[in-house]
Amino acid sequence: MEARIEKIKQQLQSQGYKLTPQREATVRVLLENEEDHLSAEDVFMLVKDKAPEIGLATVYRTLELLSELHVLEKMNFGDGVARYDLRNDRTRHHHHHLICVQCGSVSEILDDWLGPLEERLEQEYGFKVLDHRLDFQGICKECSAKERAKTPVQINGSTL
Amino acid sequence: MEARIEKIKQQLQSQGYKLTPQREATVRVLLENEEDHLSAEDVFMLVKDKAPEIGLATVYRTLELLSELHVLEKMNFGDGVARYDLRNDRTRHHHHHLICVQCGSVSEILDDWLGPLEERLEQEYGFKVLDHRLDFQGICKECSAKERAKTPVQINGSTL
DNA sequence: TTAGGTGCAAATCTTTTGCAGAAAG
DNA sequence: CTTTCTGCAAAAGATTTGCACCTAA
Repeated sequence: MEARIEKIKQQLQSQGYKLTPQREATVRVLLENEEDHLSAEDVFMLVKDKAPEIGLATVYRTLELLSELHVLEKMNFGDGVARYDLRNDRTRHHHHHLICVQCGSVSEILDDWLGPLEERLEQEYGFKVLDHRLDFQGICKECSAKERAKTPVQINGSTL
Repeated sequence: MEARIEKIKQQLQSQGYKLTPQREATVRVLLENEEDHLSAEDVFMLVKDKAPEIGLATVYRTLELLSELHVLEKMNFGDGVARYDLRNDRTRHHHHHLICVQCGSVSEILDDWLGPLEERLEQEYGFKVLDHRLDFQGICKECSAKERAKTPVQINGSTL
């Protein structure tokens, strides 16, 4: 934990930025909630416990800055708010999301299944991949259990 | 074209909705611009040519309705506006995006490469996949050509 | 006649920005 | 001192909603 904060501090300083108390509090909240996909508002409310004087604008500015430094990944699940994910060296950009359309839960898979596809992309389309995003929408294990004998989902007139 | 409109009309009517002139104009714009990923504002401006009296709110309401009926897919590339894609039976949910971080262009690949992965997801995670979204960010062929000998992108201190 | 639709304007919600003061090198 | 950073309040931009009127089975 402290080591990761130290590393982020160095990333900031190497670009001429400071790890202010507000930024540190924000980073700590993100570290403590690494599995979640917090929105700016979520982060704001959690940071307020540590640093009650902080302003929402500062949180936004911090999240923006950390995204630019690729410490965070800013993402969008289509619910109208941006969400933020810490990147660590191991997962880097290689995580995929399972989004349950029933209960709204978002979980992560850490495997990277797309290596061969990225090569094919580069060869067939001349597209150099820097990053990717793979989200699956569907029904999670828990909801599947409750979800016996209901009307099946219809898309374009055919049953899935 | 007319056949597809007819089909959408039936989808609407089967749920008690009408294909009003405004909705039809909106659908036509979407059909005529199927390769693009139009925002609500884009659609609005294009629809105004056909039906100048239409209001932006109606366009939003139509896009929302068609999304619920799975005629459209609503998506978000992180630029702060929702974009809409017509679904047709063939591509259904199986298209992926190549988003160029240099010039912002978005192109589509229609292959579906994820079939085996979806099976694995269901078996290993108990997650029933209804839909997916796969976006690659990177540098497109055109920009690659111009992009010789610049500073490489740095992520987490390592060069990609 | 009655439910669904529409246009307009106002409201809402997320995110960004201007600014004057505070903090840190 | 000078640059970076902050909180606040205002602004901006996208989307939604309330409402009175309209329109078609």
